[in-house]
Amino acid sequence: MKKLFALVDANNFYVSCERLFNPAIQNKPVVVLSNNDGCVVARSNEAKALGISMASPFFKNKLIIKQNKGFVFSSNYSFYGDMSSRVMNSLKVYFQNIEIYSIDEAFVSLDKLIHKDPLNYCLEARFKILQWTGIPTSFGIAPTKTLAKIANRIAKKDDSNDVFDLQSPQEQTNAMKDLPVEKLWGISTNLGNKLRNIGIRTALELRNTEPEKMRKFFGVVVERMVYELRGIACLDLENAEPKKRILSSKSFGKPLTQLEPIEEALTHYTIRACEKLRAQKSQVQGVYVFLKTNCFRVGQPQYTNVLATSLESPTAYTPVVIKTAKSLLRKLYRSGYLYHKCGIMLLDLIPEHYQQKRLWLKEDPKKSAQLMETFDIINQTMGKGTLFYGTKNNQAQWKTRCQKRSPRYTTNWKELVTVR
DNA sequence: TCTGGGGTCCTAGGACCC
DNA sequence: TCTGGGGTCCTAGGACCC
Repeated sequence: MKKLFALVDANNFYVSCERLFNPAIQNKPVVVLSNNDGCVVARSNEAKALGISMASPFFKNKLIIKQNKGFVFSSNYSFYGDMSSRVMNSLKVYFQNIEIYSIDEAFVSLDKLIHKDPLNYCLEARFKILQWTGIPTSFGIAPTKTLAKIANRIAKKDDSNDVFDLQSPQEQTNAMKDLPVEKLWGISTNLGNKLRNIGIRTALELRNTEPEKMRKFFGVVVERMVYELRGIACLDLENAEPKKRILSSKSFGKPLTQLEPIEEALTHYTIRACEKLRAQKSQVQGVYVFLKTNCFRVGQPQYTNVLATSLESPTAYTPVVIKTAKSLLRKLYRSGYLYHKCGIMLLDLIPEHYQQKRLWLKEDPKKSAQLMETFDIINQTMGKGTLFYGTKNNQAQWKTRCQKRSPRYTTNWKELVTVR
């Protein structure tokens, strides 16, 4: 059956969020930084024009931003997350079938509009989303997800009104003719170089190769891509399945040498991971912990290690997971290093109702589930960290830096916009 | 001084079975 | 003394995405 997709993307999403409540930064270079104010993860068009590249370290761009009177913000994830759900909910008003692909992107199905006027429908949706949320979006329309990604790039160009329909084969050829192969969704610079080595430099050249040949050289991913570029849909919308792994990790605000503050950081990451676990109504069966020094500090002694273990029985009870994580960390830890980051991954997740019958359980599963539920509700309604687990409070030692965070305008009563 | 965090999918190779 | 071949399942690690 013939298919039609649109990729909807919020333009410079984090920057657009920051601009919502801050008129002073319209039409100015603006960047938003990752955790610890490390990398640039969002740029306004003005910042892009200065040559600031995505994911480049902030310290390399600091000067040019200053010289051009630009603005810098730390990530404000609770604010962006809230704005994201507003945009997605608006999108759902116009499209029944939607796959939320990331915080600022969604694929939607336009199958019902194949013989109608998808362009105008998307233009209307785009206008309403802007009106309802204040966030500008772009729509790329095409018969496959891979082509929809390309269409979205074109939509962002000045003369496209932020919506572009790439259904015509002639337009598709034109779009791919000058598109470097590594700009395709799923082709990194790494794979791009390999393709270049065998003479494939553009999306069009990839489209015109034999899929079987690509399978032999690079596997099914690239083979599938050739079909997708030819307009044959191999990828469909995906349902929001529960996550298969949950990761919580962060680099420390400053390097740590002692075990104690690292343990404390890991405990906090574990608490966070278990909250996510219960939010998706799962239990965990395996725990994976890693600890590493800063690999960018060449010359410093480096140490990176991981350890994993399976749990006696599936659980969503935070104290059990903390205990397991800590014991793994103690085995990983060696003194004499400057540690930079640690993290925990919850593996082998299963649904919470899937309760294996065991003879000797240390915790009463019903009781611990009730306790966790109470815990989560209190922290959701009274604010994060209202209740926490007994650890010494050395937060200053490992806490993430975020010195330039804007107010949490939409999720914190104390930080609402004030009008004078 | 200062280089993110959270995911998914694919594959190679080992373990195991008959 | 002689020591197969073919299959599946699982896992770790790599590649890629935003």
